[in-house]
Amino acid sequence: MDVKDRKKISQAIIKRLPRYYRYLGELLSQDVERISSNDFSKLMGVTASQVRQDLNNFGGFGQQGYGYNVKNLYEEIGKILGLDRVHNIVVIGAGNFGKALAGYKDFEKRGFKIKAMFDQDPEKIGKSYGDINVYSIDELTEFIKNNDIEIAALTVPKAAAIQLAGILAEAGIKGIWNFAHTDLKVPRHIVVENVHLSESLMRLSYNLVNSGNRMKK
Amino acid sequence: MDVKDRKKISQAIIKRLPRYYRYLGELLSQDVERISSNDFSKLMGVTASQVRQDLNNFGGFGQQGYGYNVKNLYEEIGKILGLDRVHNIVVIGAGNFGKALAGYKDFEKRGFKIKAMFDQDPEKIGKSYGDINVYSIDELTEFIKNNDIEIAALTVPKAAAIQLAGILAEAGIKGIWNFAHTDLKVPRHIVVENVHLSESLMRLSYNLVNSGNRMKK
DNA sequence: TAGATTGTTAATCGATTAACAATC
DNA sequence: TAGATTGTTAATCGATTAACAATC
Repeated sequence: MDVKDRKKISQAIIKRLPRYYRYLGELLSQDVERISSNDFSKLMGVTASQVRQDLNNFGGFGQQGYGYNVKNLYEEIGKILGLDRVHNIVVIGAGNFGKALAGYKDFEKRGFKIKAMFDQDPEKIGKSYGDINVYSIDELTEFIKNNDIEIAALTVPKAAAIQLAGILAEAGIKGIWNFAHTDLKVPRHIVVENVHLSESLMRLSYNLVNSGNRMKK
Repeated sequence: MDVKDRKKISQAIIKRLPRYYRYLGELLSQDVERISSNDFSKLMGVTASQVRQDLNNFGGFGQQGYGYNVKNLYEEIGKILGLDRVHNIVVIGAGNFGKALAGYKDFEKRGFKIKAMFDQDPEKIGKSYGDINVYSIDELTEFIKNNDIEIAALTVPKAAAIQLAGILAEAGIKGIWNFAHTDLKVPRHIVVENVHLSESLMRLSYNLVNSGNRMKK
């Protein structure tokens, strides 16, 4: 099926894809060759209907009477998620979170390669964390343009994040992984993925305090 | 309205509450006294209907002809989210992410107090990061029981996380903030909030690769 | 009082689940 | 072939939006 023919995929489905991918990876490492939507759904705690509906948005990966080939499905979902190619990343902000991202080796396995860190603090510029160098923010635009950088991880305070979003847009960034506690206003063609840890913690707190009401999902 | 009378609140609504709270905090710091659902919805990029419906699940905070009092609404949502009291946290895993959480000062402002870190590495035990001490995992259960710990932030590898989830459940933890790339199986009364960064990055990647299909939400 | 804006019901939309004919 | 299981349509469920009477 050609990309252009694809029907609109809802974000609800996209949210589920990485989890399918994770479970398929586990099955693969256990040398499971094939799996039915029914068995897979039980493993993951969802309905078989949802599995079939979700997968069928992207193509007929299964076979009647057989199920899905684990290796094939894993690779196909990997492609759908863009994991079949390398994505270059810069981390902006060499604070604790920036350093944690830079030090985390698993991203690279999936094709996400952190090429550099940036900070404005002269104390930090020139240092390196886990073989990733810290450069001055002044060099950011040029670095993005010259190094095929697609994604910027923003681990800076709110005010700086808002300002940097503009600079990144100008520099031609394609996606922003935003760890700052604010919504970024960027042109529509730039993808923003928010990781708002304090909001995550508040949801946990809500569910703790109201754990009489058992949650649905 | 008594807690027991509350109707079931969907997780969709709960996901939005911290964002309302954040915007209200900003309005408050700008000394805005009142706001209508219409103005608020424009500010946040949602519908006025949704704002009124969401808020009304928790009580009639508004007033016809006037709107909502910002300070009052901020406080009410804070209470709903359980931010009116202190939640004690332990961070398990003194790696980069654990250290980043320990070093992040904003959580405490919201009542989330990190009391200790735990690790199994003798190199790390005894150290401290941002005035938070690292203890041996062996002391975890006792610490939780003696220090009114509600939440455990799990920043350890997958296999360790699965094992620790069992220990935490036994120790009487109420909530787990799970940073490990796995789903945890715990008794139903324990709340789990997942932060799966690699899945977040994959969603970003999907939306990059498929940015022809513009996303809905 | 008149205008503004809520709280709430009704209508719409979208996502999930169920069912089953197609087919391997 | 017979059994298993998909792909897909139809039914259901839940969430969002629209509308408006109530009321400050």
